Amino acid sequence: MLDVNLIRNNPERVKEGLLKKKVDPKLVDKFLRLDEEWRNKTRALDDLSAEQNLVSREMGRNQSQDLLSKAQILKQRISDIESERDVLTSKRDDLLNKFPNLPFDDVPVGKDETENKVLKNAGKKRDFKFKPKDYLSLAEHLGIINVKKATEISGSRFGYLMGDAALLEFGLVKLAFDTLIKEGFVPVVPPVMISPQVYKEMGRLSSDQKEDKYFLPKDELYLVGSSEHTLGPLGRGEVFEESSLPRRYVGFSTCFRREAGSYGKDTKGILRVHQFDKVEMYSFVKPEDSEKEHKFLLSMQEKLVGSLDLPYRVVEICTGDMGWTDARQFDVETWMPGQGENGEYRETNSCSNTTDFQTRGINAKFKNKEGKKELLHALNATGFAVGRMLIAIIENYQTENGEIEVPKVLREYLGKDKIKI
RNA sequence: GGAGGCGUGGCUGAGCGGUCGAAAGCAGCGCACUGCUAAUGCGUUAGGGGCCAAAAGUCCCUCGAAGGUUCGAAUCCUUCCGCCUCCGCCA
Repeated sequence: MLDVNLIRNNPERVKEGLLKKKVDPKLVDKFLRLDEEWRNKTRALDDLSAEQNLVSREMGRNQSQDLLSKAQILKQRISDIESERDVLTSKRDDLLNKFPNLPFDDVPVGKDETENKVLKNAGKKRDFKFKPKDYLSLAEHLGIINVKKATEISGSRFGYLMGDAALLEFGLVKLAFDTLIKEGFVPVVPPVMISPQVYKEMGRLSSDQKEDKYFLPKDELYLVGSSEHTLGPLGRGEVFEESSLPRRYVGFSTCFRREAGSYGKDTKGILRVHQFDKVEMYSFVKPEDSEKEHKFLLSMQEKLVGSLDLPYRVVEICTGDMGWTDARQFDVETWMPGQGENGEYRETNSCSNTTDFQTRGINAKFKNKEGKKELLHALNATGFAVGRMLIAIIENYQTENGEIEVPKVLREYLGKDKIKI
């Protein structure tokens, strides 16, 4: 949630930010008008309540017919104005919900992913002596991914991971946990269902995000799209001691996405599916430390992808392509030699500084040196998105005869060095 | 799923229709005092919002949540949520 005072005191800056994020800047004036109305109504209501409190207190001492009728009139007026104010409140909340987080000033401005900025290329692309195949044909041949059966059982955009692919998943998860626990992250297996209330507080239920979520009406619960969504609320309503910061969590969960609006995009295989497993990092830090923490989380991602010896690049996402809750976003894109004509970099990791956008919603604070409570900054970052890492591994480590070498760091987890028939 | 009990400030816990945003204790902070590392006394310590340029101040709201009764609700009623105990079911 965006700071109401920022909109009130600095509307031009907010407009500019909205524009960069491709959100209609007219929202600002609309909000300010509504806010003005809301404040007027609130003032009127407060004054009447004050009067009512006075009269009621007086009635405790001396009950006169005069006072009673005065009180009854007040009661009616209050209930009228209150319902008017309630309407304004919910309109105002709805509108506020349409504000994304604002990008930092130095984030590259752009309209879509074509204007993202490559910051770094790392790792060496393998020199194939043959035409690398795509992961799906390799995996189907080896019998470790079955999409056809999954489609029959659950519909499109599902997949079975079988045999060594299933083992590879656990290897990746264990590798990420081992690596991050060493860095002081607290391991977590969080809930994958979340109440609408908290989901909204996390800034994940704005109208354009809602469509991508699975909802269970009978129980009024959403399925999470990432463990970020239930990791963050660990700080809900909490006041952390400054000395306990940063707080870093590493979570593992299944993630659910409806992929509404991505019709026809990446329809084959397991690159874009309704259900996948992911290791996720989440940090709470002091506001002045969030940029530093962002770099740190990015370095953890590079460490993880790098340890698999996969070529990747780091991209700074431009304003028009950034996530809703983000003030800055980096992606790690991993090289997939079997994609497209001559291979492609595809997003495998995403790393976001959400500043106080989420912590304001969940009310996550810390006590600063003066003993004052202050909103934390929160950040989230992919550890491993299992499905996509699987793709990268299969394509980068394929052999000419259609087998797959197991990356060195995963061999001890798998207990083998090659996947074959 | 059935029966019963309970949800109050950082914690423990009183209050069960009217100066209650809330006793008391603990913890924290401040001041005072005492020579033996702490006791004692006094004071102080919730969050959100409106007015105000801001501070001060002032007013409003908040006693699990949402409604209702009432001039007035932490206190009464309804529903929901959570916790505990017993039974049932289940990995």
